[in-house]
Amino acid sequence: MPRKYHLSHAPTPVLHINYREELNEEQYAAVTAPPGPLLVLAGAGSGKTRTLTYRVAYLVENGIAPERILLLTFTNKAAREMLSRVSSLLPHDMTSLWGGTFHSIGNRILRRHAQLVGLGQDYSILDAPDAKELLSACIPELGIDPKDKMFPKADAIRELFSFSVNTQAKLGDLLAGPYAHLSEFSEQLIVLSGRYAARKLKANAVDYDDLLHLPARLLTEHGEVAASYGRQFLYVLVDEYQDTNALQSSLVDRVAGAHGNIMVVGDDAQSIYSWRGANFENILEFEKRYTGAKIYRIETNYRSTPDILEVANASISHNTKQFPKNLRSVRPSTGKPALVPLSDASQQAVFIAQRVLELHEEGESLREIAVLYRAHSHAIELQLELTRRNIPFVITSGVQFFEQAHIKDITAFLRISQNPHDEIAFKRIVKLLPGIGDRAAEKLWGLLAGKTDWFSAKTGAKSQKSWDSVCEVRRQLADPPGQSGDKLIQWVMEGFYEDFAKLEYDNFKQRLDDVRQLQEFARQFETVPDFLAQVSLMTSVDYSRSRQEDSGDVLRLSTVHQAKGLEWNRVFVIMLCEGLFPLARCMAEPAQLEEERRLFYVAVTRARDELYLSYPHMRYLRGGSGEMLQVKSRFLSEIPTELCEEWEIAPPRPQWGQGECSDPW
DNA sequence: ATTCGGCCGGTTTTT
DNA sequence: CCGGCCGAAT
Repeated sequence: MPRKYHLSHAPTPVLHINYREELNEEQYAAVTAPPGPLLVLAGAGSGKTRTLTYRVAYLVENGIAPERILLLTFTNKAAREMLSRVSSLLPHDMTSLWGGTFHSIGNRILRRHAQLVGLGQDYSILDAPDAKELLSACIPELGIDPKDKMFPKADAIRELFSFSVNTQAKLGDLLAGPYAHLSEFSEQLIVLSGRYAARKLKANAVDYDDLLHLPARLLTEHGEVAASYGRQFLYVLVDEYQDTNALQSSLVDRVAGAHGNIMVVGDDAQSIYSWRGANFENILEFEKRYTGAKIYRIETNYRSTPDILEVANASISHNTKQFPKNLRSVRPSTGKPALVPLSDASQQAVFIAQRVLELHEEGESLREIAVLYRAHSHAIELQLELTRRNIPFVITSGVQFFEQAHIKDITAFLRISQNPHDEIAFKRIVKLLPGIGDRAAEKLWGLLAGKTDWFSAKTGAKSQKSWDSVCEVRRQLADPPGQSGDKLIQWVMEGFYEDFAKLEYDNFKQRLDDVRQLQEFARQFETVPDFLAQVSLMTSVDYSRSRQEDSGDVLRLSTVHQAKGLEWNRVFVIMLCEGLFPLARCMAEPAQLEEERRLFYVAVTRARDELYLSYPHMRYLRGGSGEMLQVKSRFLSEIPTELCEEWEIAPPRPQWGQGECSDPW
């Protein structure tokens, strides 16, 4: 008698995680919710990321294959963090899970179906300066003199086009409404947008907005594509839902709409990207778009002391347009946040530097301290002071690593090797040569567009020698396909760029170092297009993290925008003056002011243990031409005085400053 | 006609 | 500290 043995279709799940124990009631309910549309309203510091990661783990443990889960985030950092946290929770291999930013997932989808929208598979991705360059090149086509002072600047036009795509509003409507100041150019701008789109297509290139827009079009116009992704993704999860714009939310709807197994997580109080088209009413309307949506609220804050949360709550209560909310702390009170008035920005810098050193001596590590501000330019004095005192710090820089001239020069060579129609990359390369400017570049492109053999074109005597080297490099790059990015960069360096950089830059050694880092980075990628896509879609924050640069014990300086989703034991928020935070340009409408206040709320809720709110009474104007009295930010005035402790800063004793910084005030 | 160097002015936030 | 504009040089 043969032994009976039953095969089961789905193995009984072996649960590795004790969800009850590791989550609180609110989180547990959301994580283990039955399929269907779920809206998770998660306050700051309430374990939003934890909830999402455990939800993914829960799905996987219940037999959902990772490749059938789509997890959308706003930053690469968030994506990476969640994926690594899921991986550490479970023994499963998570590499097949579709997790990433909207833009990187959009790119992944678009690569597979590029030909359906008239693109080649090896299309280039234009970053913001590239897009601006291409747009500028379209303006003369309209018969407009580019020197015409009246016509809007390329940057302004880019912003308009981008806003139009992201909010899915017609250009004409925007020009009649929020962009009425450009209305006299309406007709020309509408023609221009068509030209710009055509030129991108011809260059086989897409800009950031296309990475969302074109996949959305694919999913709308090609039923079979929509159906295949609808089938593939059984579950869709979206982080930071309050920051999605109309285009992003419609993209999500098209993937998840059929089955409605979607979990979105967000906090309307932390919506800070409306200038990029984000519409936090997406959260409010979620219930309408997905009938039967279940709402879960996660409101217990594990991060901050109650004193810090009281300040946050008091501030955000001045906004009218919001879900009423009140963050509850579970931690004991440890004293009130500090309110620190200072005479000017330099004294503020001295104060921060000194206080940081004191905290460090008390045993706090520098990486647990952050200084946050509204705009990068607000931190100049502080950078000087920290440098002077040898306090190590990193800035989540305004200048992106990948946007530095030498990095873009190198990647331009790689781009043209992958995509011979990449007009922007070509022009960038030839304009490096002596005696070649816009005009000559245009002519050369006319001769060489799409070609890999450049020898047939001749340039002037001045550039003859370097042009020959460039042609030779170009030939070499085209030669054996499938070379690694690392190798290609080496050829560019040896054949041309190293010699060029020596003549061009006085700090060329440092730049060559950067290129070496870039090569190192390129080794992680299997294909050159993968590498190039990552270079375009990665911020310098992501990049430094990928190199474990921030493993050192360093102080972090950051804009509030870039600090979103992060937390530190001690947080300084500086330059809290009217006109700086809230920023003057952003106070025109009440809605904008409310967004500034949400930004302040984000800043305050980054702090776990200690919060310092500082402002200078006076600010020196650029060029040393005078000083300006500053008014304390309304965001400070709105906080009841008893919630903060005001510090009185005495000026330093005469002639001490430069010494060993242990001088008590 | 073009290129390029020097100077001035201005600077939100980011994929 | 970078980009745009203008004027000088080619």
